[in-house]
Amino acid sequence: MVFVSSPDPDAALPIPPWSSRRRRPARDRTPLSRDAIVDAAMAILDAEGLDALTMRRVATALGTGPASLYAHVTGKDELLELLIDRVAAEQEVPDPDPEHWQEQVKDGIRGIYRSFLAHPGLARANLGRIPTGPGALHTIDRFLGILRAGGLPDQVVAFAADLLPLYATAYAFEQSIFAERMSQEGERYMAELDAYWKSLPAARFPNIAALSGELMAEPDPDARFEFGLDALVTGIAAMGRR
Amino acid sequence: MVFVSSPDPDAALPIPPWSSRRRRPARDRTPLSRDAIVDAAMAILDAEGLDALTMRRVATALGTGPASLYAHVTGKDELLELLIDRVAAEQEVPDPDPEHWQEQVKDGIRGIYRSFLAHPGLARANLGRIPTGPGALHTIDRFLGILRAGGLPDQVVAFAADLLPLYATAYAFEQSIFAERMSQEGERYMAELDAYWKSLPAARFPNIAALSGELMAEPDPDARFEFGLDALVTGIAAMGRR
DNA sequence: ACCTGAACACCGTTCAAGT
DNA sequence: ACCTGAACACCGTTCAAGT
Repeated sequence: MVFVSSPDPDAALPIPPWSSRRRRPARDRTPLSRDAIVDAAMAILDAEGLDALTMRRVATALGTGPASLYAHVTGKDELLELLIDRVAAEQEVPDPDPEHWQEQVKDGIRGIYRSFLAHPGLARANLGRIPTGPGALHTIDRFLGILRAGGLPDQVVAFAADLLPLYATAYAFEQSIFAERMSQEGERYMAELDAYWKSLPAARFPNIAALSGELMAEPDPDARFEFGLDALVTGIAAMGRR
Repeated sequence: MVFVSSPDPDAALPIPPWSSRRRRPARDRTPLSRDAIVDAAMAILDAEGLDALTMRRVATALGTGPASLYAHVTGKDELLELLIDRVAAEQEVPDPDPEHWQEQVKDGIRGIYRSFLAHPGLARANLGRIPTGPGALHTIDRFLGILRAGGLPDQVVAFAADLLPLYATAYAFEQSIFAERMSQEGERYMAELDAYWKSLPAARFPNIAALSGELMAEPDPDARFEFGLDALVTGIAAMGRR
């Protein structure tokens, strides 16, 4: 073992603090790229939610400043679009089976819902966005295939293809808000909300009072989701018959 | 008529610029209050949308600094809650008529939808919020009355009371995003979107290509809203029979 | 009690300059 | 072409201080 080695004359000297030479920040060797930016952003989103996902945080995670991101991405909006498209592309939609189109439709919407739960905050980012990315378009095309196999009129298919993902997105958004509050404030939040509902004057709000048990905060959020999904698909099927 | 009046010796002198006396900002005599703040905020929201609604803008509109608002409102979140509750309170819900509960339910949801269109941006602020204000609770109670008159099981009533306003909110939100883009970018935006859909390779996206006419951007947003509402109410009625 | 100026700790984005 | 430091024009909220 060598405890003392003679100094290598070619070894780079440390930069003295009075040097005016620009210090190259040691970005752990991965060069900046769209994919690297999306990776970093997804990691922040999953770990800390949409509010923590700022251009500055992403830049810091990649070892640079926020301005550097703009060489690869036009702005935050495009970054969110890329995140959404990546998740949309992961969606698996089976080949149409005309006999079981309703169950296939439900499975597809359940898949979207679960994706949003897995990436909290993405539902909020997705609301109000018209899908244009290749991943989303592919998934939509496959989903349209299932609806068409159900023998529904084209206009019903088109409306349903908007309506069902809107439901999954909106519901997942609500759910993620609720989950966030729960994780921050714990059981106390749900208890306080329940107590509030029960404390409402029954004379002034007779129907709320009568249904307080059923209205109570989240007995099972997935049961509620299934209720809405069931109602929607049943209703859409009826529209097709009309 | 008097063109020249002798100066009033008691009249306040203008404050000279070199004075160190604090200049009282001339807030046009309406004192700060919760209501005044909500009024100012609503005016900004209606005129310029949710993004323009900042604590600083509200303060400026009232002739003060942002810090002054915090004496009357705990923060921006509470201000949004107050805006939502005011609009919710304006909702008119009729006494239940068991024979026509489905049409009454639809009218109620149409009312929410129209309110959100009238106050663009409020739909976004409403998403993910659990109503607790007196105005919202009153409207919810009335709405529950209509659903109960339909003879639905209590659990279906409770689920439906969540699901239907969620639909109105999410749809209005989408619609307001679209309207905003249209007002900014005009016809060009819709034309570009249509052109994009039509330019997609039919071999790769066969179903989108086949339905391009029906999927086209907003032939009539209200028809689409009515389709979803119809499907939902039909589905909910079916759930009640199950 | 109500209001304020000033500050704190952030944002997204731009731009001239460096390599 | 890619990256950067520094700045611009904002945010919501806090807090000591004034009246």
